[in-house]
Amino acid sequence: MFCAVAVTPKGGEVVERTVKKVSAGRPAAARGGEPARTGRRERNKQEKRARIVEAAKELFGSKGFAETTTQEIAERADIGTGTLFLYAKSKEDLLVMVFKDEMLETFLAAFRKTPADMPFIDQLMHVFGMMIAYHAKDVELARALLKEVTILTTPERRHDIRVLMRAIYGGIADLVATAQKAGTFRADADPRFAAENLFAIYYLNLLGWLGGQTPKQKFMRDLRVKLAIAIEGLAASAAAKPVTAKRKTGRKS
Amino acid sequence: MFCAVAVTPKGGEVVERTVKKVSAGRPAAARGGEPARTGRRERNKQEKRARIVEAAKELFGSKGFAETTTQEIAERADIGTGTLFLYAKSKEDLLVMVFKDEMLETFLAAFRKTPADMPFIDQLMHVFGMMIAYHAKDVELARALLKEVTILTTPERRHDIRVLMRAIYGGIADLVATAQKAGTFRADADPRFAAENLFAIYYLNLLGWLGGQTPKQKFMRDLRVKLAIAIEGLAASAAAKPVTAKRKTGRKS
DNA sequence: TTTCATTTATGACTATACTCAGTTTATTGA
DNA sequence: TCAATAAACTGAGTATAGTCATAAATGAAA
Repeated sequence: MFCAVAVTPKGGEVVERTVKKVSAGRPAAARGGEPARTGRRERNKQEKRARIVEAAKELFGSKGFAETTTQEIAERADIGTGTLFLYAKSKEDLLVMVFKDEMLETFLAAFRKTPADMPFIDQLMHVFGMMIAYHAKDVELARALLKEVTILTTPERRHDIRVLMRAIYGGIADLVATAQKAGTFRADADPRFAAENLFAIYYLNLLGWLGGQTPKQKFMRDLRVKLAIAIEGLAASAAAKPVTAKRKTGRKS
Repeated sequence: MFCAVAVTPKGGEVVERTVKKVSAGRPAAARGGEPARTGRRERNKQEKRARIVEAAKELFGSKGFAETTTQEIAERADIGTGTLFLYAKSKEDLLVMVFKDEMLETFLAAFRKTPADMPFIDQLMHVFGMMIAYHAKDVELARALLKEVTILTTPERRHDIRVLMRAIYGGIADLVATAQKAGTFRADADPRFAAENLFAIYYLNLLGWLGGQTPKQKFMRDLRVKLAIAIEGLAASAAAKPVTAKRKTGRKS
């Protein structure tokens, strides 16, 4: 069982045009094994970044993404308007920057809280359910977030989301692998690929919900049925033990 | 076998604050069954719309989406800057407006050209392959397009995309239903749901490619394997006849 | 035709994301 | 302590998407 993630390397990464040598300066008493890279400069940067993220999170939450101006964020973070764009390449970039950690936490928690003794499909719905609940807290924000996450513009965010996806895929793949070892699932399907498939199904249906095409109830009901189909497969091998309780699947349009 | 689509109702829909009665005016010699709704007004509007779409398409194609300004589009379409926004609510909206028809055509053609006598997975890869080829013609544009399509902002575009998705889902569902009738596939899975699953898999992997995380070769290779998994299913019912040629599935990122 | 009402067009204007030349602040070595 | 260097910050300025009051065009009625 390969465990989920080795979370984001060192926390911050700013604009990185710097390639300075890591000369252990005067002020730092190199305690422990680590070089204690904390000059005032680095500290200020981290503080500022934190202020920015906090300011943005509050404003996005209270006023909404579109309605929040970068000026306001800068003002509330007590920095110049230009400074903001030293930390995020664009407003959209900032959005991802602000919520990536929270999302990662939420998703990891979702896996942690998933009972190991539970039918696979219920585990899946449990995990996805928690993700959905997270997005349901602020649908407008979720919409904006998913729009940005779809296509990533900067290497930094690409990295962030790669980490996020690795966590999710890893988590689901673990569940699949466990089911395989238990003999519930056939062993010849790559758990990682299976995980990506299952997530894809979740994701597109999530978009449908957030896009307002599907009400939440129907979304979750259908999601379960669709996941069941993905698990059972389409091929006519054996009519086979239904892993899940049957539901009505009709309901056109 | 329920057939693909009843394509977009009447072609244009503009801003529609109009609820005018369809009084059959003087100029129109109502030939055939149709009211021939062609006043000068309507004609001008359609012409203008066409000019806008053409201008935008050319500019987006040659300069790229981000690099094209709405001014330029208006200029080339020979209309005022404000007029543009009477036809599209935003630049992004325009993007979708411009390419929706072409996409629909491409996708319908993909289904039309798919041989009925072909293993299901090959049919799928054929269809998806044509879609991929379409996007490959201009990757930057495809990126922008998919980003916009992910979350739709106006009712008009929502409708457009609904039509598009209906075509795609309908097409895939037909293939599934045929395989079910042929006995290759189990009959108890809703073809529509199955279609949505398969498309979801395609779509997320498409995003991975367009996002630059996966090279095209790997994308298409993995896609096939993943679709195979979705077809075969995960559940251990019978180890079962492999519908597809086996491929190496290992290859950690 | 002339009048009137309604739809459509327009470009000067506004709001705001983002840039950049110039300034401030931290760090380093003597 | 004091340059000298480099990094980080700044807000006035720029580019451009999108608005809106006004004007032109169209169609219907008289």
